[in-house]
Amino acid sequence: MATLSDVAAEAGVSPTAVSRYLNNRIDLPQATRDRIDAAIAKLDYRPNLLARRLSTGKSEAFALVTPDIANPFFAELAAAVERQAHANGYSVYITSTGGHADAEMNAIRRMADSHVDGLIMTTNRVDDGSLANLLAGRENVVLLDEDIDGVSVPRVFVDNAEGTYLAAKHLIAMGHRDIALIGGPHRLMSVNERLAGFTRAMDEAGLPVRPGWVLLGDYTRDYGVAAASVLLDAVDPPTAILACSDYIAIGVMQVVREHGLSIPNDISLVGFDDMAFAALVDPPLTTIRQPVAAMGELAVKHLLALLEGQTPAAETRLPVELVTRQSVAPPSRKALK
Amino acid sequence: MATLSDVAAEAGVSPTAVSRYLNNRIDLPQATRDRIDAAIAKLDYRPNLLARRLSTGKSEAFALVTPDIANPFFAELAAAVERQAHANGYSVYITSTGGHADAEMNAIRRMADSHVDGLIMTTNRVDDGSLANLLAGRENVVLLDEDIDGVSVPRVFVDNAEGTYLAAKHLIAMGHRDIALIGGPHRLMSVNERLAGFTRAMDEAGLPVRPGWVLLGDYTRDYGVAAASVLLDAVDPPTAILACSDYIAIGVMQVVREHGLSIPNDISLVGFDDMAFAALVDPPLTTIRQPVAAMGELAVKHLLALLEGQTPAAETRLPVELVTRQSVAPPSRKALK
DNA sequence: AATCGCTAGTAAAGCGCTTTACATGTTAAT
DNA sequence: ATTAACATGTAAAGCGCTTTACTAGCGATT
Repeated sequence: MATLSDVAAEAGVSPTAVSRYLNNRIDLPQATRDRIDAAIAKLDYRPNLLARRLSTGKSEAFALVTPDIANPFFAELAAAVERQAHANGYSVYITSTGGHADAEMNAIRRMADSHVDGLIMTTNRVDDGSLANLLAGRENVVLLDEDIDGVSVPRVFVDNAEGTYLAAKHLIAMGHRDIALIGGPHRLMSVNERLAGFTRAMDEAGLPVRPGWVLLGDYTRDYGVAAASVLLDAVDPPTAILACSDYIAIGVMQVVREHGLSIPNDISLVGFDDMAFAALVDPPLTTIRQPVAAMGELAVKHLLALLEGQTPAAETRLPVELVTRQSVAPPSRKALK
Repeated sequence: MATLSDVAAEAGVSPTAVSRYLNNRIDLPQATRDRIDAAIAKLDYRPNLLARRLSTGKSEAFALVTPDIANPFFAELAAAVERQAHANGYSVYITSTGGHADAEMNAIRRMADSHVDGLIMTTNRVDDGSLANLLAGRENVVLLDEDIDGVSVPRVFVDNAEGTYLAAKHLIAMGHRDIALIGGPHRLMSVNERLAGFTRAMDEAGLPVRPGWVLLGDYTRDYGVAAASVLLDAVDPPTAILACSDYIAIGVMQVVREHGLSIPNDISLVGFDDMAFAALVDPPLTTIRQPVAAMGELAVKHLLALLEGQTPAAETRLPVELVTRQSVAPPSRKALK
C-alpha cells in the first residue's frame, strides 16, 4: 500500500503538502495539485484511516451496540441508524451482545478503545448499575429504545404507555372486559410503561386489572407460549390478550391454536411492534406500530448534535400507532355469559 | 484517557516494559508485575486499539459487507459470523449496502482503509466486473452465499440445486405435474442453480418445464406478487409453485388468497430459506432450510485459515434440507382433470 | 533600501503503541 | 579472576497520518 510519503515523493512535494491538500487546508497552484493528483492516481493511494484516526482523535464512526442483530426489530433499527449515519459521512460499527451483561460491557469498552466518535446503546435488560457506571463518564452516548437507570444522556424512546393504552382502548371498544396483558421483563422501563398504559385504559373504562392476568416475563415467543398456557388453562380465561411484543403474540397464537380455539373468534389478540411478520401470520395481527426508522434516525441526529456541542432533548418520545388487522373481534356470546 | 506511558511512569518502569508485559513478550519478576497491574488499575488504563493496530498492522477485526442487515437472512448470517468471530477474539464490522453497487464498492474500500484483517462479502446482485476487479488484488477475502464471477477466493455456498431438486421432487411425489418456478434475478448464481435443480427433478420425472412457468425476477415479496399474478391469471394455472425464496412465497400467498383460492387445497407452495416467519404464516410454509448459522461459521473459519496461511477449500457447498409443513397437498381433483 | 505581505510551501513533533536491539547488574561456571 | 549466561530491563525508531510553527523567495510599498 502506498503511503502519503510515497505520494509526496512521487509528486515532488512534502508529505505535509499532500496531507494539507487532501484535507483542504492549503491552497496550492494548479500545477502542484495536478502533480499530486497524478501521483495519487498512479500509486492508487488511499489514506490509512487508522493513522488518520490516531492522529486526529476522530474516527467518523459510531458504535451501535444491540442485544441481537438477528432480531428483526434491532436489525431494522440498525439499518435505520446506518442509513442516517452514512448520510452524514459516518460509518457505524454494530455489535450484538446476546443481551448478556458482560458482552454489553465488553462491547462498550471495545468500542471506546477503538475511539469511535459516539455510541448508540440499545439494551433489553434491566441494568444492575454496572452499565450505568460504565456509561457515566462517557460523552457522546445516546440511549435508544430502552432506558438504563441513572444514565443522563439523550434518550430516544417510543411512547410505550400510549401504545398499550391504544391497544386496550381498542379491545374495550370491541366489547372486551376480560383482558389480560403479557409483558416483558419485570422492571424494564418499556414494561412498566406498557403496563401503566394498559392500566390507565382499564381504569378509564372502569374495568379491573386482575393481578392474575398480568404476566410479566420476557418479550419472547417462548414466554408468550408459557404465559398464554397459564391464561388459557385457568377456569375462566380472558376474552382478549394484549401481548407486549409481536413475538409474545406469536407464542400466544400457537397456544390458542393448540387449545383448539381460534383467533379472533374465541380470543382476541393485540401485539406490539408491528414487525414484518405481523401482517403475515394467521390471522394478520392487530398490533402497535413502533416508528423504527424514525427512532434510529433520531438517535443519530442526537449524536451528531452532541458532537457539535449542542444539547439535544434529554428525552424524546416517538409516537406509536394502532394497526388494525384481523386478530381482534368482539368477544363471543359465550364468553360474555 | 491514560496512556501506556502514564502507566509506565506510575509503575516506575519504561513504556517498553509495560507494552511487552501486556503482550506477554517479557518475563518480569512478580514485584514489577504487581506495580504495573496496580498502575493499570489505578489509572483505569485501556490500550488504544487504534494505536495498537497502526503499530502492528493487525486489527483483530473482520468486515462483513451485506446487502441489507434488515433482511432476516443476512441478519442471521451476520449474527452467526459475529458469534464465530468473537469466539476467536475477532470483532466484526458490519456494513449494509442496500444492494447497490457503489455502496458495495465504497464499503469494501472503506473497510480496506480501516485495515481489517479480513473481509466476508455477501451480495445479491450479479456483478458487472467492478466488484471482481476491486476484490482481485485483496487477500483474506471470503465470498458467502452468492458468487461473484471471476473472484478466486474461498467461497461458501449452499447446495442450491439440491434445494430446488428436493422441493420439486416433493411436489412431484405429492402428485403434481404442473409446477411453476418463481426465482430471483436472472443470471445470479443461486438462481441458475435453483433453476437447474428444478429442471433436473422435472426431467427425471419426465415432466416438461414450461417456459411460461419459469419466472425470474427478484427474491422479493413484490416479485412474488407480480409473478403469482401472471401465473394465476393464465387460463391454465399450475397446481404447484416452487418459490425460490420465502419472501417470494409470501407474495404468492397473498395473491392466491386474493384470487379466492386456498393453499394447499387449490395451489401447493414450497418456499426457500426457512426464515423465521415461514413457520408462522398461514398455512405454515413447506420450504427448503438453509443452514445459515453453519454458513456464517464456516466463512469465519475460512478467513481464520487464510490468516494462518492455509488454503481452505476453494468452494464449499453446505447441505440444505426440506422442511415439510402445510403448504403442500396433492393437487385437487379438478386440477387433475 | 528596508519593510511588508503574500505565495508556496516545509520541518518536526506528536497521536499511542510495538519492536528491535542493546545495556546493566548479578550469578554460575571454568 | 575471568568469562558466560541470565535476569531485568531500556532507548529509540517506526506505524501513517495531522498540525503547528516556521521559512524562502518574490513583488509591492514606503
